[in-house]
Amino acid sequence: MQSRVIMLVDFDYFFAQIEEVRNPSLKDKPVVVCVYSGRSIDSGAVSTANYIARKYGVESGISIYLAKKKLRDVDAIFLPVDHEFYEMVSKRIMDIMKGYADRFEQVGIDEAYLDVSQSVNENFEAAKDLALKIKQDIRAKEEITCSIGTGPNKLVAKIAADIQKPDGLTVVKPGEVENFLSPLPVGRLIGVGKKTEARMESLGTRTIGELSEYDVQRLVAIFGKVFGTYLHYASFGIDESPVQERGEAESISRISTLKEDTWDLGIILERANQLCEEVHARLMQQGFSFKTVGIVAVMADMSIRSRSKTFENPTNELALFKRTVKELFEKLLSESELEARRVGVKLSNFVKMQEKQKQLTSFIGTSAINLYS
DNA sequence: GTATGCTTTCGGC
DNA sequence: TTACGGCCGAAAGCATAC
Repeated sequence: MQSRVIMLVDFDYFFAQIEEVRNPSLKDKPVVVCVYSGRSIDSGAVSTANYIARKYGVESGISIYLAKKKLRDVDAIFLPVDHEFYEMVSKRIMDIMKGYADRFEQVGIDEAYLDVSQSVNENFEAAKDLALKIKQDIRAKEEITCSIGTGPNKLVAKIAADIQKPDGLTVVKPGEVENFLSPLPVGRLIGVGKKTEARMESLGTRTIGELSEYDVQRLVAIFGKVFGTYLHYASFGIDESPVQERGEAESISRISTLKEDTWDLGIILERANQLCEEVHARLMQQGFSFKTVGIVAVMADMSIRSRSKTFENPTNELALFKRTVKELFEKLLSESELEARRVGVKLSNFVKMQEKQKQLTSFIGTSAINLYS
């Protein structure tokens, strides 16, 4: 095998596009898909907007209030998120793509990596044709457009997919990788966030090209052996990480907005306990045990606090989950003078439950003492 | 010092 | 001039072990 051929397929403005498909009369209007918090009329945030709405400055994360203001003189459509429906459509499109891939890796609800090396016999011209065919197939079956990046590995494919969108296709052949990457800012590399980018800027390496000229030994001295060598190879577009089906989620969480800001532990725990039950139910569906319990609180000033606790041994006990959440909120609130606006709970650090353990748990019930904890 | 793993915060969608 | 979700994984920061 000479070269791998990897694609990253990204569905365009996914939630809003699905709403356009469901109701085609929306297609020529600004469409804004919103998460309403229920606290007051129009409190909440924008999840996704179509490209017409984006022209007015409406983007993910801004408040619904602000989005309405930006679109006040326009015939715009505001819709609540319908996550279950989007999951269904996503799953169908994922299944279409799996048919074209030697290996497949879903990333979130609207992205996937496809290793198509064998399908195209390592030929990048054939890869371009295949990408067009995949786009066409998804469009024919689901009326959804997507943007595809194609390259010799995941790193290049991911960056390429961002070059042209919506409905884009960017193919980067192995021989073109260095010219493709070198003018781009280092922040485009996975693993390079704001802080790392700033540190690199001070070293005079703003672009990936400049990074590739930087001495490896120095990179290792500054960023450590593992990260330093990773950066060196990434700057040359070298990435051997395989496309592989992901296991189940690494964490399961739920967060929700309170009716009003409060520092009353009783009110907070009442909501948190409901969230615990929902998260725990999902955990049971997946057949996992957890080792880590986390909480998060968004305070009145929108600052975010979180706390977590990791156990020695995995457990799946709801009562322990709730008890730990209580403990963590007590700690968090005692360390903060602000009222809470939103509260959330999270489980992570999963271990697959053994059949035996599953049966034991269902037999004894939720009040059981977990033998492993 | 470096590696590793855990906790907290950040950021994309 | 305020406004402001929910979920996930990545990044950053810190503690500990060697």
